[in-house]
Amino acid sequence: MFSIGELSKRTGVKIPTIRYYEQKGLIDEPERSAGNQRRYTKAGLNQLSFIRHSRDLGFTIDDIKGLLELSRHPEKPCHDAHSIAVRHLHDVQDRITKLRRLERELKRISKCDSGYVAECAVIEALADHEICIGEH
Amino acid sequence: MFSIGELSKRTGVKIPTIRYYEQKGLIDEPERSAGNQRRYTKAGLNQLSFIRHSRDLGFTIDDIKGLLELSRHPEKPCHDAHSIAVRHLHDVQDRITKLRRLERELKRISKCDSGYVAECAVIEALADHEICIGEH
DNA sequence: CTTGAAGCTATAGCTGCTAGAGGGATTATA
DNA sequence: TATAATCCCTCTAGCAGCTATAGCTTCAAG
Repeated sequence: MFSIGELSKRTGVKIPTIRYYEQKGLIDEPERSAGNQRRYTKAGLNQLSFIRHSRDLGFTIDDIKGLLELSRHPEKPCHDAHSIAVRHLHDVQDRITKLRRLERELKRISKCDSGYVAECAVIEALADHEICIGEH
Repeated sequence: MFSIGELSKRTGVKIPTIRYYEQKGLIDEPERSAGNQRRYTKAGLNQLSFIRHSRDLGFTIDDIKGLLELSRHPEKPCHDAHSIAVRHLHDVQDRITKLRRLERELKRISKCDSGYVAECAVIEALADHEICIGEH
């Protein structure tokens, strides 16, 4: 049995965040001590690790709810888990593409060798979308 | 003189968002019609275009406040604008790196050829951080 | 048995918007 | 000029995913 502080240390999830997950129905409500403090088991630890890991990978709370639900039913077909992961992969790839375009634009913009705002390429580029390389 | 709807159409910024920017002190309060409706000038349009473009490039509201402030003082040296842009560039590059790692991980994870949750690589990988390729 | 750390609930705040209610203003047409 | 359609107004609340604070209670070590 761990306290919430113990759980926090072991998973790297902050205490208020754990309580937030509980409130959102992401983790099961743990048992309580005589004095109403949360007491977690190994199962709770595993669940939270799963969540932590999934959040690190950028899955939303709702995605994770779905994944957790699935993991509770090992006998079910797994194409749902699959499609959540694939959808998320596409999402990530999309974000990468967009950020790359941005990177190019920012690199161009920040190559300003004027000393004053009046001729600064940064300000100019922001004021005038027309002079951008591609769209974003 | 444009109405807020006109301004919205011309800049692609939604009406409530324009009002939100005003409230946040990002744009100047425009004049009002006799019936208390906002009336914008060309200057307001330019300002909002600047903001729109900057937001598209991922600058925060605070960044933009700084940039706008600078653009109002063309006689000042521009290294501040510069450092805002460069900082943001680093930020973007950082995010790209992280997302690339994620992409690799998700690609690996979503190559699941089992049919059931019990042996599904997605679920398994999420439950057990140890089997990840790198850190994230 | 005391004391200090850790936990409790409830509420509010953060960013960057978006949506809705319940009204008033403007404008185009009849 | 009347009226209907469309626009705009303010105010409030909500979204994700937390984080912080206040004011209190409980736990564990000495």
